[in-house]
Amino acid sequence: MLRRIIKFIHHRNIQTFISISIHQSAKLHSFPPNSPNSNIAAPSFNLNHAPAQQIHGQDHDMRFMEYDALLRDCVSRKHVKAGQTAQSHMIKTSYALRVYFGGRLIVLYLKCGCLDDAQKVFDEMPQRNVVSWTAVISGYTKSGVFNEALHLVLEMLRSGTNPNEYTFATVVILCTSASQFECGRQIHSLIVKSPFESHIYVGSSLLDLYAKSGNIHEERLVFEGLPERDVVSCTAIVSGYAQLGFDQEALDLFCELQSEGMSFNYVTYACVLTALSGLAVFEYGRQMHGRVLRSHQSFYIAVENSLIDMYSKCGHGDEESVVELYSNMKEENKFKADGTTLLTVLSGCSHGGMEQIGLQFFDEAASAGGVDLGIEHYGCIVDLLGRAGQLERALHFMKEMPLKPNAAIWGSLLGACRAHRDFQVGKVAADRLLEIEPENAGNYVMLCNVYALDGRWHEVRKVRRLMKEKAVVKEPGKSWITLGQTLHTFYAGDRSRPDSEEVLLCKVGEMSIG
DNA sequence: GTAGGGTTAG
Repeated sequence: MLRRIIKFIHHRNIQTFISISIHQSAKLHSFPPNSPNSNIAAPSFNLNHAPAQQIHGQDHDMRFMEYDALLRDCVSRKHVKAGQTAQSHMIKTSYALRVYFGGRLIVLYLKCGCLDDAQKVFDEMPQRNVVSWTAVISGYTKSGVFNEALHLVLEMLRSGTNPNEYTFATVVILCTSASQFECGRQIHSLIVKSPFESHIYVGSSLLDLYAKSGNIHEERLVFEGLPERDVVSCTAIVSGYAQLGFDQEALDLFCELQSEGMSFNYVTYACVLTALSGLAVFEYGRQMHGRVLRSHQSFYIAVENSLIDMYSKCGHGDEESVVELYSNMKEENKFKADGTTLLTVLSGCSHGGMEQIGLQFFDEAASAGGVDLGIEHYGCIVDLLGRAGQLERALHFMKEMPLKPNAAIWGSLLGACRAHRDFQVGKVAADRLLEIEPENAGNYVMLCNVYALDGRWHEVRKVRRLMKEKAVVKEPGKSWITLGQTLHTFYAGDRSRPDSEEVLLCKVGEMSIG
């Protein structure tokens, strides 16, 4: 029977085999349908019953190898039904299920998105080891089920299981993904006490943790402490600098590492191009483009996207290069697979003053189909129209768009209204923003800014009262000084209005709430 | 059997 399964798998007749097996299994057992990717549930791992027939010696080893090969295939092909059938087969033939296969099954179910099935196997495993713990935590992390994953980490530590280098790398990634940076720092202190501090995978995950939490100093310390460097860790630190806006530092470090003989790949180039985009120096950008071409890494979508981004932001937007790169990607059918490209080109056109071409690209994409237009794409168009000062048109676009504008989009419109001093549209945007996010203190500040556009200081006071009534608490960092500074800047450019008492009122402290 | 870095947007 088992050899038949393997034979079928290798002949790519999984579907046939599965339908026969499921049909046969269904006659024997009644499996309730609760698995997302299949119409049968994962069989139970309950081994309480005595095996009908014990398998010993060579036969047992053979079966181990066959099951192992089978499950390996199932995992690589993400074939959940074949895995479930193999599991049933093990149970029916009383094969002693072991931690090893439990781990394999968990990986299979998690890869196929069957979280419940994976959890069931994990819960019913007679024994767990560091691999099964790590597999489940990793799967939950990849599926975005962060709270459960974090609980499992605690449970694992309480159970006395010692994490290995795989576990630490996984848990650090979990903390980063879940934005649990303090938790990540605590895990780092555990890592320092473990034998895995100098492990390159653990190190790279720590670099990313500190990059995403905005702590470039700590990230550099980890990087300097690494006993060896490779392309991933070097990319992580360059990326960290670029993500946090230290564009010159990112470029300098990239050059330094390259002069030391480090060779890079497409991920590094995507990052360093982002840094160049921030620097907005056309000549640097062109040089790097040449380097990317010589590295033969230029055909990766992420690199092409970064190139588009760079050309749209270097100088005043190199329309010719942007159009050429984007058109090439369209011809190669690359952009259909990746909505990021459209987003990149739209945002590039918005920042680079290429409104017409941006709108044209959007219309083309909307009529041709192929790219799923998400809220971000619509947001880019609102941003683009806003920057161009076409605020009424932006508002009209938002009313017509098929998706409901979110707070970010209203905020973007409001920002544009401030820049272009449009009180009418700005008031609409600020009101909508307060409806959507009444708890966000920043929105009240924005509303005040809108009233300030029209010199309506009385209204500014009313908003302050409203905040008191609703007991909205401003976030640290988003203090009233923002408003005070905004108003000062506003008046600095408009000598016809003297600084008023209200501007002074906006100083820090005087407007703070209860 | 379990592990690392990436492109856009507000």
